[in-house]
Amino acid sequence: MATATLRNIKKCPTSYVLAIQDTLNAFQGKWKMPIIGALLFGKKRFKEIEREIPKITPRMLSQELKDLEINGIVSRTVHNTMPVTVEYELTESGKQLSTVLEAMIEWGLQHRQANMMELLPVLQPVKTA
Amino acid sequence: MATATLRNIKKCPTSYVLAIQDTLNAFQGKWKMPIIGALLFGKKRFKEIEREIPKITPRMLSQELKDLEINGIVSRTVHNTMPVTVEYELTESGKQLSTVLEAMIEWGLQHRQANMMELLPVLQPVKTA
DNA sequence: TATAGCAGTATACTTTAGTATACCGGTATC
DNA sequence: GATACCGGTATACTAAAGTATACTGCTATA
Repeated sequence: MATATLRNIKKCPTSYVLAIQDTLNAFQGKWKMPIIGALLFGKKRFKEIEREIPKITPRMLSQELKDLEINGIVSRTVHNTMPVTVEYELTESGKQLSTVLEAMIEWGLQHRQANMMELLPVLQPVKTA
Repeated sequence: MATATLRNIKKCPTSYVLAIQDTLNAFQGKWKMPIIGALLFGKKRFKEIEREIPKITPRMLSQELKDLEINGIVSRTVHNTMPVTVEYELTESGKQLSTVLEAMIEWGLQHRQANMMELLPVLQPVKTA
């Protein structure tokens, strides 16, 4: 497993830039994250995802699922039941996105904490006396 | 340090969702990543960043730097030299984004590898003869 | 026979993001 | 005196992303 380290390098190699772009691409847009989130805990059908994500239109759900499928993040399986049911599931790559999400959560929590610290003196001005 | 783990939970708490949104927000848009990238290896002046990022307009650079500053990722320092020089630098939070970038690089590289594997039989059909 | 659920698609529209081009006041150099 | 660099801003535009609304063919149920 290649371990990327940015601290000790002078310039970011092209392969890293492309890798970052690919990752950003996976999350790009308003609905990709909610969709991936919905699928993180198991496979789901179209209407199930639609119900789970408030305000998403079938158009956007369809479009984004196609995009995720093309990019190898989600797989689509049609079961010939009556009526047909279609199941969407994260691929292995898709499941691995959770490691990126965890890094994001970690950063986000720390960042909120750090910004809170800076805002505190403003929100609660220290009264001396 | 709180370690977020998505594998062993049933539902993503709101604080995690917000944390992820914050992180995505840091990278949002066409130019944030190049700007952060330019600042990862040291503080830079406005024109230096502009020169380093091909095709960016001063309008976008100005706008995105403001956005990054408001979100506590970049700090802006005016030196009263003649003419004034303005230095932009990543905050501690901003520097910590490199851990997220590293997770992204790791995933992106692996994902490319995985997709390549799937495409190989198509690109180089196995000739049994 | 009417209605509802499944998994979407079609068309037209609004909103947001990004671009192009020109310009500002200040200083230093040619 | 003209030009160029600094750190931007103003105005008008185009392109991309997302929304609203209606509709499709199919089947099962009331």
